[in-house]
Parts: sequence; C-alpha cells; structure tokens
Amino acid sequence: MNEMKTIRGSAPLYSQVKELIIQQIYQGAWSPGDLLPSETRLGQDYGVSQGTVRKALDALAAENLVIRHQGKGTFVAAHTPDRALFHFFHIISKSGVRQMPSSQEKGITRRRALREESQKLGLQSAARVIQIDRVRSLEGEPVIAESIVVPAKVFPDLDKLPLEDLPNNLYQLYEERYCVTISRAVEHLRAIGASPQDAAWLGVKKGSPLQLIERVAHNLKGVPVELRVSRCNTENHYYESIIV
Amino acid sequence: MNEMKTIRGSAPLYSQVKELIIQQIYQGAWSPGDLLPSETRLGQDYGVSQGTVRKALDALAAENLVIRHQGKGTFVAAHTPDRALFHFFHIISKSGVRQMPSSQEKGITRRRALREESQKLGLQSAARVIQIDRVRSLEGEPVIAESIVVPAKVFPDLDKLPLEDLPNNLYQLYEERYCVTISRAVEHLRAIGASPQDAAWLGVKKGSPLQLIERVAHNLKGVPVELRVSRCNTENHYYESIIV
DNA sequence: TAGTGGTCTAGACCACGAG
DNA sequence: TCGTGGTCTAGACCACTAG
Repeated sequence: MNEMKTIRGSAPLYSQVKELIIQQIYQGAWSPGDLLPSETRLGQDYGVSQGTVRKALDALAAENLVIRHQGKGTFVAAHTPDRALFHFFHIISKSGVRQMPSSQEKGITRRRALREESQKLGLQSAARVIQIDRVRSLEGEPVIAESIVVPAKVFPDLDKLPLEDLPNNLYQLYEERYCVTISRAVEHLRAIGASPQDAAWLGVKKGSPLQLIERVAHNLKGVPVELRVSRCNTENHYYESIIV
Repeated sequence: MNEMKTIRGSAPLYSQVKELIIQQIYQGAWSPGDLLPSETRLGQDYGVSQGTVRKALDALAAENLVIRHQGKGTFVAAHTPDRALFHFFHIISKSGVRQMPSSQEKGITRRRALREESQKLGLQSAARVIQIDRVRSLEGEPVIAESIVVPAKVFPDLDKLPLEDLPNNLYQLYEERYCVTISRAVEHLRAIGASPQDAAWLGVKKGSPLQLIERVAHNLKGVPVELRVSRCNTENHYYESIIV
C-alpha cells in the first residue's frame, strides 16, 4: 500500500487511518498480541505523516484496541487475564479485593433463539444459538450464576468442546479459536428475586435479592456476538462503576 | 504569568499545564461556563507552545472538565441538565427513554456523621453533616428513593434553604452557590430488599428487590464531598453501563 | 472578516527496552 | 547502541462562529 485514498469532504485522515487499522485487525492481518509496525513505517505504508498515524493509534489506545509500550512498540490488544479483570469484570469484594472468579460449568446446549435473543443479536428469528450455564465463585463461595448465549454460526462447535476445556476467560477463547475480538459491551443492571435454580446454585433463599446484569458484547465492527445474563449474590460483593 | 517553572525530571509539560488550569478553575479564576483564553494566549501566558496547551486541553476535555467548540473556544464545563443526564444519571427506562426524574423532597436534617460516613468523606469522626432525603419520579411513577449526605463545612446553610428551593440538579447548586465542582464519582451497586420506608415511598412491597446505588462524588481535587445512596425500583427501568 | 479550534505535517530531543 | 514511543515545538491550512 502506498497512498491513502483521501476523499474530499470525508472524515479526518487520522480517523480514516484508524478505521483502516481496525479493518486490518478484523481481517486478521494482525492478531491480538502482535506487534504493529512502527508509527513511521505505518505512515510510509499509508502515505501519511507519522503524526497522523500517532493520532490514529492514540484513538485506538483510548478504546483499548491497541496497547502502547514506550521503547517496545504498539501491540494489538488481547484478552489477557488482566484485561478481563480490569475492563470486563466489575464485581469487587466489599473489602475491595478484585479477583477473577473460578467457573463451574453447568451445561452447554444448542437450541433455537428466542425472539428477544435473535433481536438483541441481530439474527434471523429462530436462528441456532449455543447456551452455556455456569456458576462462578470467589474465594470458594458461589457468587454469580451466569448464562451465556452466542450465535452458533459465529462460534461453531463451541458446544462440542468438552466442558472441562471451556476456559474461565471465554473472550480469550473467542479470540484464539474463533477470531472474534470482543471490543465493547453494554450492560443493563436490575435487582431481581432469586429463582429456585439461582437459589440452589448460589446457596441463597428463593426470592432473595440478586443483582441482575444483562450484557451485550460486540466485536470489532460493533456487531453484537454474545448475550450474557449474570445473577450475583451481593451480600459480600458489589458492582463497581466509575463516572467522569 | 510569563514562564512555566519546568522542573527537570518531573511530569510532562502538558501535564503540568493541565494541573495549572485545574488549579485556576479550582481557585475560581475561571468559573463553570466561562470561556478560557485561546490556546495561543494560554501558551504565551504559560511560556509553552500552543501545541502543548492543546494537549493539556485535550486531556481536560477527555475528563469532561472543559468543553471545546470549534470556532468558539474552550469553556469550563458546567453541570448543565445535559451533563447531569448523560454523565451522572444512568437510569434508563426499559423502552430506552432517558430523562431526568423530578424530585420530591422528604426532608433535610443536620446531624453528626456516622463512623462510616466520616470515613468515606474523610471527615473527623462525628463531624457535622447535612442529609437530604427525596423521592424521584419518572413519568409520574416514583422510581428512586435517594439519601444524600454532605459535610456541613463544605455546604454551609444548605439545610437552611427552603425545601422548595432545592433544585432537581443538586450538582448545579453545589457549583453555583458553593463553588464546588463535582468532577468524578465512584458507584457501588448491589441488590437489596425494600425497607418499610422505601416500600412506602416507592409503592412496592416490603422486601421486594431494589437496585441499591452507593455513590461517592469528588470535587476537582479528587476530594470526596458527597455521599448518595439510591434505592431504585427496577421493574420498569435499569441502570446502564458502557464498557470498552 | 477576524478569531477560534481541528487537522496535518515536519523535525528535534528524551526515556525506555532489548541486544 | 539502536529503534521505539513520548514529548515539545513550529507552521500551514481548513471549518466553524460571530460580528
């Protein structure tokens, strides 16, 4: 590549460069964890100045799509345990401890999507989906009952994996096995009463208050690819949110 | 002012400029809503280049402390209704409507802080605080029972205001009447059962699940200046959180 | 028309990491 | 020692706003 197709009246150059880089990550030209070419090199490739590339990379870094390391270079962001913990897991113990919960799988099923699910995932009605149920524990205590629904088309064979092979960090699996990068999510929180199933799994009384978290997770292109419903026992934990 | 005291080995210049600007806003040199001098002018005043001032202002804009308008200039951020709604109010109706709730004051009292309150607010034990209780409604339905606790020292006379004079948007009052700018908050969410008081105020059954939101709000310097505990009926609403 | 922030470029030097 | 991103500067042009 040697020239940026600059279109008069279109988005700023750095923004076009940014989208180009996202496109290339999406297409697999660079994978999560890979070192990107230097700013200078990218500028030569795209036919723009190094400063413009820098602005594009800064914007990507602000969205956690790349990680910059002085002296080393710029890397495509990967769903490391750290990223999972500090960006995609918001349950903190009351004493302030932040740690990744362990997972106990309760089952995987393949079925047809409910109307609401296909709508939220942008699927044809009654498209095939895979559901994973698991209970997640912190310090040995079961705290979260979690149901995950994903399109079977995007994650084929996910239900064929042995239960034991399902990692704690699913987003890493999505990334490595299915080349799907989760880059953004929207969560809706409510308070509900524990269902008999939740009560049994979490060791609480039926009807006791649980924190409900409904998450829709999106890939690099902003397409929803996962629904996740969590019911949390917030006796000893809470959900943390920072506002600016 | 004509020269930036650059200290060798210290923080980057633009970061020092940023802190200087925060300092001047904090001291009232510029008030919320005011137009800042142009980048060029600030650069002359501080003895740095316009590009360095720009980086400082960009950082301030990222934290919502200033607002930039092409062609007009850079303004000190104010707690307008819009900012309250889109940055400090996260309850959305299930149909996706986002609107500011109306408030019905239930009382203001002056008392001594509980141990937990003085700890969270960084006060001497048993320091004087003012508590405001109110019920907030969306589309005529009472949805949120809210208790606000602030240090009497920071907001003197707040309890002397006629109840009717308490505005819906308290942060605007803090800003205009007490020169306290809320710039950041941390929220902890849990699910609880409705107390008799909450049940009466919100028109739900005692013990029914409510969304609890405990917020600590900080001023420009990062000092906590307000505690706010909200109990929300999430039958028809939810708390929205965006993750990147 | 004048002034502002937004974009783009170019070049210099520094701090960091790796060999 | 070398290459990287981080900082800082300087100047050009554009898009928007207001008078």
